[in-house]
Amino acid sequence: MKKDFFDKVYSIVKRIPKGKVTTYGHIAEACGIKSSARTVGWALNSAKNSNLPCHRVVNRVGALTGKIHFGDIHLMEDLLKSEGIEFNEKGNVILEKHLWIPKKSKVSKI
DNA sequence: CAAGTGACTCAGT
DNA sequence: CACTGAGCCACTT
Repeated sequence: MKKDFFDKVYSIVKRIPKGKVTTYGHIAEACGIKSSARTVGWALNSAKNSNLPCHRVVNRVGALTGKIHFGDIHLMEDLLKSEGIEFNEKGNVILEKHLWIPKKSKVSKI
């Protein structure tokens, strides 16, 4: 499967604890492609059909850029608020409080 | 094989 | 402070 990279993204996104968020850049870094956060976003684009909490993935400033493709624009923000995520006056997630950095745990080669 | 696209990020103007 | 251009990687056409 060439989707080995996908697997890593999925594993990481799935492990985001409730009430926490992470950024594309951190996921990318944990996947070993820190230079390409876009690829992470693209991966999620294909993963949006999965049960991944993609609403917990935001860009580096905490903006919910993914909501555009997430479907319901307000749903994403609502889900985060339901989990205890706080937003600043700009409508961005307060990464200072809720940023969760994924561990570079190696994906078990099944 | 080459060019185009993308839910990002950084640096320059 | 806002906008643009370039760089990055993987996938599609």
